[in-house]
Amino acid sequence: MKRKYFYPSAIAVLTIGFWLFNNFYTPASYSDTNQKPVKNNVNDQYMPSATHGEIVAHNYFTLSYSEPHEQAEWVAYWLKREHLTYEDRKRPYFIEDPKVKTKSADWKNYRGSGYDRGHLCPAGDRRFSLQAYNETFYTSNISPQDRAFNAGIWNRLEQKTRSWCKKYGDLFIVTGGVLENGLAEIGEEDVDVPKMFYKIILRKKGDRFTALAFLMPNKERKEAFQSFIVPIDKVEQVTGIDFFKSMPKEVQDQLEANTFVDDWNF
DNA sequence: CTGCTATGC
DNA sequence: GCATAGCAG
Repeated sequence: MKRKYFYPSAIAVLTIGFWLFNNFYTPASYSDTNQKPVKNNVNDQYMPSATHGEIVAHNYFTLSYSEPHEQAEWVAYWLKREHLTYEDRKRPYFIEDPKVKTKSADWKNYRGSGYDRGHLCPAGDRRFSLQAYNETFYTSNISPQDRAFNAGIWNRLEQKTRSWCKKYGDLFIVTGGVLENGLAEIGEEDVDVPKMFYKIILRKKGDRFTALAFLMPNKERKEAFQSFIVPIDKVEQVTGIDFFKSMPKEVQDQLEANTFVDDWNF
């Protein structure tokens, strides 16, 4: 090889080798391809509407992805008693959701933004299996959250939710940021930064349903959780999402117009 | 628990 | 780029 070609060739080999190396070690998906895909782990009866989203069902949660906002408008899943395990798992890397056709945002949009990659379906709720845990690290399950909010009241609410699950049993949870026009954006892909986040928790109580809906600003607050409780109607009003649309109308109306603070131990 | 960043390969 | 360790709220 002539000397003048040595360095360009070496650089090319190293570049291609590096690319192969990275692609070999970075999984494209956290799904178990040997397992039959779960059509939908979430009962359709409880599924919200998609206002401008593409609904994607993973094995352990379902979401509606809003491409213009580069994040999910809602993430829905069951939290069951048997999910409440505390295996020590290693956090994997955030990767694009292979099931979102338009590609979910790259995690690098968040780097140096000042905002956390805040889980919508919490990793702490999906520790019962490796796949369940890893699935929560798809960037379709991530939203820009204020650091103190994510580690603060949002985290405390997630922990409280786990304690409710332990006490009351299975919970159906829908959560997300309030996506609207004119939000601040981060990264090359313009990931929107929600000003508000909501979380709706539903369970059966005897032969009826009871639910809690929280609407809170994307910043740390020291008030009690009760300060942020709203009727589900309020969350529908600000998000445009129709929750529990497949339930009988009377049930839905009654469920969404009220709060049920007394059904839940704070 | 919720995460980020620095450092080495 | 990944892996690990350390740190912070």
